[in-house]
Amino acid sequence: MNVVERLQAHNIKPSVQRIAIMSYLMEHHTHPTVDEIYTALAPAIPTLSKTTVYNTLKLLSEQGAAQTLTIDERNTCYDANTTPHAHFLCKQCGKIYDVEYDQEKLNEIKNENVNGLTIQETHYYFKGICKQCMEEKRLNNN
Amino acid sequence: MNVVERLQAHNIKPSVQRIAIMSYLMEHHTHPTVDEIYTALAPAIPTLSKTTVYNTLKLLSEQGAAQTLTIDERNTCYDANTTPHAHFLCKQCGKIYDVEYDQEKLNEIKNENVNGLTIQETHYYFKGICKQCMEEKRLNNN
DNA sequence: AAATAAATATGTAATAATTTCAATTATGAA
DNA sequence: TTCATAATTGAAATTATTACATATTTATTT
Repeated sequence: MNVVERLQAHNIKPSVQRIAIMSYLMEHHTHPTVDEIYTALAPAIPTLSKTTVYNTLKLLSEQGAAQTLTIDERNTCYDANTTPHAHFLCKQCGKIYDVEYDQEKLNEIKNENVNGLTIQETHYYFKGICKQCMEEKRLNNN
Repeated sequence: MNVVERLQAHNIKPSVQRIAIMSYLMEHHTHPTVDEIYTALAPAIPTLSKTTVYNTLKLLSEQGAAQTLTIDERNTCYDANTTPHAHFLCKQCGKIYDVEYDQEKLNEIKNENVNGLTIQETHYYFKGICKQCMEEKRLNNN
């Protein structure tokens, strides 16, 4: 599915800006912030406004074409991958990694404990130190 | 364990402000924000500074006497309950609920998928509509 | 008890993320 | 082409958080 089709599949009318932002998300699996997306796209679309980036990401998220991550205290991040997966935030370098998990087990947990609550989103976050940063730490301590 | 003991158990020297903030967290299981805590305590401690509330909550969190929740995009929330449990954010009213879960199952998931990553924190968040808000919605639609 | 040092707390100002909103531009239908 | 609607823009306002210099409190030493 290409970008335009994906937008349309979520009832979003494609525009130059929306296509660019959705594309960026689909091509970069770095869980970018508003600022990163804006900075990356501004050279190609000189009239682009940061407000548009905010508006568009909100829309994508509401319509289910992307998901909003609140793993990082500082800024909200976005992810075009809306299939169930967990995220890991490295406290050292700030990178966010995808973590796959056994969805069935997690669903069991979910279904057991939600009496009365209507769940629309599930977020599974880990925080700690990533492999590279751990390695660097080890080297510095010797 | 009382408040002072709890602070000391986490290597935090008790002060009037720290005791008040830790007490508030232990007595109110509402996952309050900095602002809520400040507003609640300011009348009793008129000299209290919001910066102190920020500093203290950061300290409590770093020392493991409380945990930081990033479930809400808008503000960071705090929880004195550091035992493993999940959280549910109602998108309608903004309340955060505790959700208990089968920790063993979740640990299995975690251990299977963390090659290389050093995990220090685990957060399990749900978002949706709570029972009360669902009920109100139902009434308004009739 | 007084003097000194160290740790905490305070308040103001700065920073950064996000939202609001009125004006402008683009799109689509009549 | 004209009109209506939707999308985008940019500036200003708002809000959360942090930085930092000063003041206060607490602990330690003389």
